Amino acid sequence: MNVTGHTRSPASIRDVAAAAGVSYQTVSRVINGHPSVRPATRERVLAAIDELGFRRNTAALALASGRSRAVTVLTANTTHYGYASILQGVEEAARAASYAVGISVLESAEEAAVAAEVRRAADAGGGLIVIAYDPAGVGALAAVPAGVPVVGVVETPASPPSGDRPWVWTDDREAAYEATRHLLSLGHETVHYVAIPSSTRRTSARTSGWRQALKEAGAPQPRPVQGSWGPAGGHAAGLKLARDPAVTAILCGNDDLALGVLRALHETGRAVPDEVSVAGFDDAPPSAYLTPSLTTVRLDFTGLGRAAFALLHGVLEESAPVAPHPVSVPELVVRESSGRAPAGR
Amino acid sequence: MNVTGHTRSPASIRDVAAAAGVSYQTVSRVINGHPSVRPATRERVLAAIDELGFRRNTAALALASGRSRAVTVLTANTTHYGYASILQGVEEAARAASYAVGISVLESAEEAAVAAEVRRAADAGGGLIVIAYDPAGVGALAAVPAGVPVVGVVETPASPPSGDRPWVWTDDREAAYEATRHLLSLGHETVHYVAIPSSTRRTSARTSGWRQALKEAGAPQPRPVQGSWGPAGGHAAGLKLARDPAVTAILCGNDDLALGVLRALHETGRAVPDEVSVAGFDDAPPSAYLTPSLTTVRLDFTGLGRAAFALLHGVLEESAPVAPHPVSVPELVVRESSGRAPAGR
DNA sequence: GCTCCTTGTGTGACCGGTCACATTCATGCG
DNA sequence: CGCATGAATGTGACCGGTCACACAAGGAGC
Repeated sequence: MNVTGHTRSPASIRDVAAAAGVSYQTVSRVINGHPSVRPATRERVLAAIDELGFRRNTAALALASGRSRAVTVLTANTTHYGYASILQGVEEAARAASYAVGISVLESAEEAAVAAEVRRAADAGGGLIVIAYDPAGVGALAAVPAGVPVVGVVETPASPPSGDRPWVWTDDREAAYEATRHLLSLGHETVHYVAIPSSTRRTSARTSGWRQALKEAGAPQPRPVQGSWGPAGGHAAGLKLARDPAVTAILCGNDDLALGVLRALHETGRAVPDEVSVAGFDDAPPSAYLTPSLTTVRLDFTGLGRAAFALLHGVLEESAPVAPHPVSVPELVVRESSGRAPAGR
Repeated sequence: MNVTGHTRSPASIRDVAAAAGVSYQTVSRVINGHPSVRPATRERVLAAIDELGFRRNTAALALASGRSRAVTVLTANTTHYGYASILQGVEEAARAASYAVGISVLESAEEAAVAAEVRRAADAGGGLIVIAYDPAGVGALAAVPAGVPVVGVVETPASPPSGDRPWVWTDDREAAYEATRHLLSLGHETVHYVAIPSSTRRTSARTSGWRQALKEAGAPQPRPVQGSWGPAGGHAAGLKLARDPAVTAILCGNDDLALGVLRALHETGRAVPDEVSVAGFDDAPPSAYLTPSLTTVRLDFTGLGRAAFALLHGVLEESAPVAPHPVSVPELVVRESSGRAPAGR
């Protein structure tokens, strides 16, 4: 119990040592759980810690030991559902491990700006988790200096993750493949795709899963429509697609895009799902309550964030084994926005 | 230019000092912009810093100076639009001031858990920004030990903010008042309210603004319906309200709730806005693209986050004057979901 | 009985910065 | 010309921990 109410500078291990009648090193041993401390001594030290309200100074710990027990998440945005959920997952796992979580937003995708932000984040010590679903994130991942522990959360593994620079991912390719097959199975001649900004110049995982499903079914492969991240982009893309009466099924890179597409179809008088079927990606909470409710693919972003932290934790503490990547399988959720292709034509 | 490619331990000010032929203290003066350094000396030091790729060690800085140039945001959630936007605003302002941003989620509202989390966050040094829109956040704000710099982001100022524990807020009361008046002006006899979980046992600002508008208009004051944060809660509340044919106007504590209400009305066959008008709160990005698009009150969460950081920054660096709280005025956005009350009855 | 190892504890240096103070040198002024 | 003054720089201690090592006491092995 701490009786003195007034603010004093916080107690250090030497204060605790003096109170317990031992040396500061013994206190250090107690707080680090070192075995060779006599039980009676340990008791006395713990009592002193409690009485003085001692808390280990994180700055001193980081300086002296080199370990900072912190991770920084680098992301292009904190408000998109997927990103925010990954962050929440990271935080959850980090909290359980008594790690601090930092956040650093990549405002621009411009190379120099990204590099500067990565340096700043690396300065905080600890490890980095980079959300690399977009160009800014991909650039950040590439700009991480050698020697800095980092885990990437990527759309797809472009090359097998190496031990010191591991990745986690959901199988977006498979997910897009499943969603596309679902739409084709409803009798649609083909499926159009409204893409999120691709993370690289190369084809994204979602795009390639969609394309493969079309190919296997021998369906025509229309060009993907480039969208943005938000509903506005989906709306613009939707207006374009609505003009073409041959379009009867649209897969969208995320639920926000799908929302914009739904709106565009409504505005142009095309009924969903009677005339056009729409499917999204992510299963954000609102999607189930839209009218029509949205067929989509549920992804476990929170789990992804937890897995990313687990991996990084393994890298940071040689002791903890590097866990495998338990990425959950995406799940197709069929709702009202997808239905049988209109009969005849 | 740093020619040696292999990883070495990062350069310290003593390394820089040796390279520049000065003492470490002079290097410290240069990096801190101290005036009394001869320009020629400064040049040499800067050249050495550049060559060695010197970066100030944040842990050592924090330990020696006591200032950690960091803020931690305490919040109950990172995925809700308002919370995530506030975080984004804080990060933006912090980045501009070269501050690191930490994030700490209050998973439970249970008192001991909240207190532990607050202690952990305070350990990181720097200041705290507490998002106190909900019970967990309010508890956290109360649990912050004296002496720790903190700024609260609150729904409404329960008491005038004091200098060392300032608050920022948007005028939710006024916003709810305006939204309610809008609905009344359309001829609705009264307006029902679906509430977000209140931050305190006392009436929330939104609730009280709504109530005042009803009172001034001499309209009946129905009991608010208790919702949750997400669309599911809105849906449940909407089903309840839909049963009552006298209900023609519904104000919701946030856009997610409104979405759930819209869905419930759709399911029960009540047309919006012809039979029932609905208004939300926050103007989340999807709201403009719903069908019908949602009448709502736009709040500047990002600006709120920026203001919170500015305030905290002022507290942390005595030099920087504590800026006034430039909270922007909420703005009513009228869209399709609100319309004239149904004629007759 | 002596060495040797183990257990428990203490001492000094160190991490990379900052701070308070000392020192040097050039300049201004009576 | 001598001395106070201020600019430019250096020295040592310190922040609060950790680490490597020294050292005392007690038991095992010969």
